[in-house]
Amino acid sequence: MSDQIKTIKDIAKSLNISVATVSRVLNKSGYFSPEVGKKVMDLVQETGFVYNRNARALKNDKTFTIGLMLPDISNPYFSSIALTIEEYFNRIGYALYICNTKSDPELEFKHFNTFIANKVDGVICISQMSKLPNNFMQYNIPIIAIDRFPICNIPITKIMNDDYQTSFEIAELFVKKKCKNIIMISGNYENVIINAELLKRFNGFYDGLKMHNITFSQENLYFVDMSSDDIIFETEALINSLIAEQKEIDGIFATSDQFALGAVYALNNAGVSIPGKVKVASYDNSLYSTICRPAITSVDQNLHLMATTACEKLLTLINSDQKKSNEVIIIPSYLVERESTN
Amino acid sequence: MSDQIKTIKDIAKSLNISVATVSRVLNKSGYFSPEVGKKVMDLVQETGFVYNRNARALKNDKTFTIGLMLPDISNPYFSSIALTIEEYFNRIGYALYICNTKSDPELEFKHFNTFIANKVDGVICISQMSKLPNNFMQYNIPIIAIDRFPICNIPITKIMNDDYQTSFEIAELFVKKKCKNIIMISGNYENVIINAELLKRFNGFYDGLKMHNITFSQENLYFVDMSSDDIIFETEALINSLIAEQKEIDGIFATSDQFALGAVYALNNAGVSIPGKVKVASYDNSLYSTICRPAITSVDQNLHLMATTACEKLLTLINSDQKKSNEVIIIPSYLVERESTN
DNA sequence: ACTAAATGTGTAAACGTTTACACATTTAAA
DNA sequence: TTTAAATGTGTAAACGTTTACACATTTAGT
Repeated sequence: MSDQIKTIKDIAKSLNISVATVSRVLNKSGYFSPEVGKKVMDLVQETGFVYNRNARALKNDKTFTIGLMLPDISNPYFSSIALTIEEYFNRIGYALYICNTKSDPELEFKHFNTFIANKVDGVICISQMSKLPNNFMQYNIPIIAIDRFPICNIPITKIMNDDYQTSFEIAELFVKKKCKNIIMISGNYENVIINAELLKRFNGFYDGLKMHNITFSQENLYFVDMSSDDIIFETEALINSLIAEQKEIDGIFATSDQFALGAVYALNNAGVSIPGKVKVASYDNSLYSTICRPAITSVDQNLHLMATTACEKLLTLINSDQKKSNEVIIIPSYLVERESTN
Repeated sequence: MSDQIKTIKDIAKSLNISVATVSRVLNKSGYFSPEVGKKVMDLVQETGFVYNRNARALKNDKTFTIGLMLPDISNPYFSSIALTIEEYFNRIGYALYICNTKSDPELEFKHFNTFIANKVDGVICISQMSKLPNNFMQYNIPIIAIDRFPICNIPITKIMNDDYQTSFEIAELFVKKKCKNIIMISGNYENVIINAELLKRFNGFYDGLKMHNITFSQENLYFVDMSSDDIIFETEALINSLIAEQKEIDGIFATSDQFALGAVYALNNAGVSIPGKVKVASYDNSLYSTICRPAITSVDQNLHLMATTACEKLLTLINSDQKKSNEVIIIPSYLVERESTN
């Protein structure tokens, strides 16, 4: 029984060859004889040797790691994206860092620095990126942003839905169902009240209603505090207060299934019939929308396609000389009608 | 404007000092004068310098990274644990690798090797670990297992619930509610039909029923294929087939909310009243169980406490000489009664 | 048989850190 | 005033890889 084999030096010593040869075998690069090749591979097999990626990274300036930053992994919306991304990259030998930003700019900043320190080969970000390290550009790390984008001039590949168009369609659905008093529910983040994505949804929805002469304004837009531990409960409380003040509502457009769920929960509790009295539609098309009674009409954002596209684009950038790109990719979303708008 | 500052060498050159001094300042180790200290810190601040963790790891044999392995991050059960773990470790400066095993032993094996290659400081595993690298012991990496455990003799800290006791209580609840024909639903994994956790739940449930002379056997235990994309749908199909063959059932004990949801979905569709005709109880106490109509009685496994305990134990092992432990920690779970068993 | 190309292997430098050691200077104790 | 301890700084080796380069040997083309 040979000594412990922990480095290629150990392998070299054990087989009386040089580390260079071992490295060449392990990387299948350069010349080496089949006999030596077999000896090395056999020993690797037998001992289960694994090379040190930190050392390799140091030499090669390539870590085979990806950083994924998102607001909250416990949210099914984000975790389903995370699953797709992890599977994509693990399949091709990359490891994945995940971190939660809670939409907190300070955390985003900290995580970004950790990514830089760990020399990730690329970043996928589903967070606002309100505060990027000021020297970020000098680290040639490609970034793909999904669904939300920073207000900065760093070139970033952006992947988004055709939100305006789909929200417009939702508006038309409400109109078709004779709704007149519609409210919209969205999340607010500590510092970002209106983000680009919300704006597109608001505008699409606004224009869709306006086309049919239904009044809708910012006053019909309600916010749920996203920093809360229980967003569904927060939404419930919001709707309860609207019910309490006897506000007339016959349609609710939520920018996330979680809000829609909270709304349905509150309406159910109050004995308000859905869709009889109030129609509900939302974004996400998560499991929530199918589980809920009544099932909720929701926009499917094609998350798997978004995530896969993000991976492909990122990989392309990683493997190209030009690490930065400003490309904008629109992924089509589509409305799935269910009981809540019947 | 000085040149790009990317390494401590750049800092040293820029300030006309040695890298050793820069390193000492950055690590606040050893002696350095306040003036030089300030100069270095100012430059770091100004340039946003971030040290290279790979190089540091190579020298220090410490990466400040943790590996988290779980079957499927898109499952809220796992993602809520992942959130707690990520937040715990990020707070103290660690980064987190996440990978999905899909309960596939080959993937587990591959991911474990990646963890070794990346020299993680510790591993938290919520997967079966059917196949560990044979040389694993020689890498002194502490492992904490949550909820499911390998069949091997590697010392691993195990964190689990008092499943037997709680399942016993659920049995008593069913008895109290006059249920006689109860089935149990669990997931099966490609190669692990009966795992230890299921065994405890089955035994606790069995003993609880037996104490009141209610017959229950393995024939009352049904499996849902966990490799399916849509587990809820699979469960629904299972229950539908039981309904079709007119099987008499007045109680369903599911080992996961997802199964319970599928069951409720199927029963609702078939017009079978819950809890009138059939009582349902499950494990997880996830959002699903509160959202569902009727809300489902479910066992809260104290996930946050489990995850936090895992983190604390892991950190203790990381910071101690003895990296391995066989400790078994029992986290109490508790039953949350809801409409489905009224 | 002569030469050039192809093959196989080893030496040593480099990647960006940390730190033992050496050395010089300052401070404090006697 | 002498001397030991404390303080401040630099040099160089080390961590585990990869790879340019050098060198030797084999193979192939004439």
